[in-house]
Amino acid sequence: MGAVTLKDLAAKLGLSITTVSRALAGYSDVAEATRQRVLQAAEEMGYVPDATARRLQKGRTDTIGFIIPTHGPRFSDPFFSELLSGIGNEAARHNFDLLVSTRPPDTPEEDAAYRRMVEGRLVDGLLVVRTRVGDRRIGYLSQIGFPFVAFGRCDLEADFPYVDEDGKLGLELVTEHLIALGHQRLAFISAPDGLMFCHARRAGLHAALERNGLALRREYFVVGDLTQQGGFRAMNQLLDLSSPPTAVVACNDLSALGAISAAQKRGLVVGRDIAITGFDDIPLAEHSHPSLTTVRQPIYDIGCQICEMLIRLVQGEDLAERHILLRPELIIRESSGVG
Amino acid sequence: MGAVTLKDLAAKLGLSITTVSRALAGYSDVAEATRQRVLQAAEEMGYVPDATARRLQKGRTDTIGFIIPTHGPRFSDPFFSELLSGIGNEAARHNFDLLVSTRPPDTPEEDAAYRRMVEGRLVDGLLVVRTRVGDRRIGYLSQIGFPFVAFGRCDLEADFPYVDEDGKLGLELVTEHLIALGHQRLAFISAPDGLMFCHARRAGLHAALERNGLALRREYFVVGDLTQQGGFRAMNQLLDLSSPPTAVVACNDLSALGAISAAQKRGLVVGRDIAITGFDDIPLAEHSHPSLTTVRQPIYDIGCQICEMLIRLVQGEDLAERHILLRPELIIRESSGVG
DNA sequence: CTTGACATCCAAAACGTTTTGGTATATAAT
DNA sequence: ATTATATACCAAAACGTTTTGGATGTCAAG
Repeated sequence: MGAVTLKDLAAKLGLSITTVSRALAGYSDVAEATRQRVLQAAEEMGYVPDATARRLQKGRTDTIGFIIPTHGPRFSDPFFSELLSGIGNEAARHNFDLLVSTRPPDTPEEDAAYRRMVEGRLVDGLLVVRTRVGDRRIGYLSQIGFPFVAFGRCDLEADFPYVDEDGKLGLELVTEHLIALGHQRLAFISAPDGLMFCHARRAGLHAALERNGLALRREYFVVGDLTQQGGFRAMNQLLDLSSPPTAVVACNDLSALGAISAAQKRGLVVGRDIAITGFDDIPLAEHSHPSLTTVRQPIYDIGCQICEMLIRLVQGEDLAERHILLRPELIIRESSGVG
Repeated sequence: MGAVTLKDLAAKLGLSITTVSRALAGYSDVAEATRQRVLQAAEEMGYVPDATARRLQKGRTDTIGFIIPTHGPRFSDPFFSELLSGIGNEAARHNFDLLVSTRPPDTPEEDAAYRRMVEGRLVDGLLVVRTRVGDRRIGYLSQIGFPFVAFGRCDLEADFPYVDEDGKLGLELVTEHLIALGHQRLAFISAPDGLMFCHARRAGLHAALERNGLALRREYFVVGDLTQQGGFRAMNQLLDLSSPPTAVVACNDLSALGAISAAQKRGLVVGRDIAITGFDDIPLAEHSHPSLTTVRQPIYDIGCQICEMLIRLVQGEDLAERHILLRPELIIRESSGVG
């Protein structure tokens, strides 16, 4: 069951391995007639080059790595599915392979996974997503000069290529929208500390509140975990307050959906009794009840984009733009109160 | 910036490449003192073996492939996230790498992706999920004798290792539950034709109906696409009927959630005015409003299991059980009418 | 003093490519 | 008849491992 090699082909054709190899690669120093013979024999014998041998010789793997930060087994953030889909398609388009791992963020296992891919020379470059404050991954990669592209900025001094959405602006839009609807008591469901995107979004909320002479009350700031369940719990906490908020800004859609469920369980009509907003515009947002007011982030396209940037990078081309900041779009639906 | 190789180490230590290699591998024919010297030098110089070179020599990649069937860009079925998480963790536990692609099912691109991984010798084995009627992937792999493990059975004559849930039983449980609650007019939101799991579930529905002297009305069978949106549309179709069903059985949770939204948009109270059930028990199911009656499928564990089976297979060990059928569990929540 | 037995090391082959630096032959220019 | 110029081919090296089949030296037993 051994596969057909160049040696087999060469033996069959009475040619040298060199000539066969060069014929297949289309070099001009092999006669057209010979080339046709080689091509035909390769076809007949079902020759396909061995990727490993080729990689060893070329010193490149044509593979990029993607380590997905997952908390616990029940990870099901649509965010990553969609991102993965974009990355995967773009990689395929360039004939690159995609090596994927899943590791809990900020753990020794995650560090090990990065080192393994880098030091074992398994990949030509890495994709880093959901950047964190003092991100160790970025520190490591930029220190050793390994090619990578990030989705999200970082507070480290390192200069690296990234794509990010303007989360601050996004939350300013949401906040202004709610204030315009007459809300004064806004609450915020945050993510665990240390996520860069959440910092930006929080900053947007504060900026907009301040601009309107408002402030975020201490008890209106509660921390979720980016999941439905976390949003559910956070919302219950808010509704248990003696003076609950009239609008709740969640830092992602999943949290918002959980918050909606919690409100509904208590008999509140979301969009009338209370306003709730999300961020991301995952597919569920449109078809939930009520539909979710949120901020659109073209996750699939971002996946394509960071992947393409990385591929250009590892191929030695230079990037048109090393830093891309996407302008988010406010999507007004029922949950914020219009419906 | 070239990495440290065995040659570098050997030169530094005044030893042969062979000895260095064998020292690191722990062979007994190298003196303990020498071994320590080698180990220390390797540590100091930061030697890490080149995975590609090792693969070429060993004729094994220690990599398994997973090609995710995705329809269109906005793929976000939590099902795959969770499965991927299980597979990824299990692979890591065995020091295997995971090569991932995303391709639309039953297309030339998908075929090409499988062939690429197999013929290019990129992976030692493949994982096949969401099996289909006359599944070309299974036909191909079993014909050429390439190692693979499937999540789901298949109608082909081929004998291959798989894990599957007993979807027929699952839907019998759901159906009996609804009938016990007094429902007579049950509808079914199906998946696109050709998915094995959907056939099984449908068979379960029919079996249970028949057992109770009921039949599925023609107009109560509608086809979704497994997404929220598909469920939403399907439900609207059902509610537009002159005599709509009193209970709707969706073939997965996402469809069920979409159906719930559609019912709610029309002012119906799900669980009182109409019963709706799902299948999978994705994390969202528990925290939706109303919470979703569904059938639990331990997706994460299945991911681990098929991955482990495949790794055993490619390592030449034989499997304790080649065919595993999991017993599903009915999870009764609010959406079926108890709440 | 030979004969094993053992401990320790290593040169070379192998894995399957691509690339380097040729050679041999034929044809055209001097 | 020599020199240049293409044209068509190829042997060998290289990529970095692991494995095969010794080689060398030491020491104890005969």
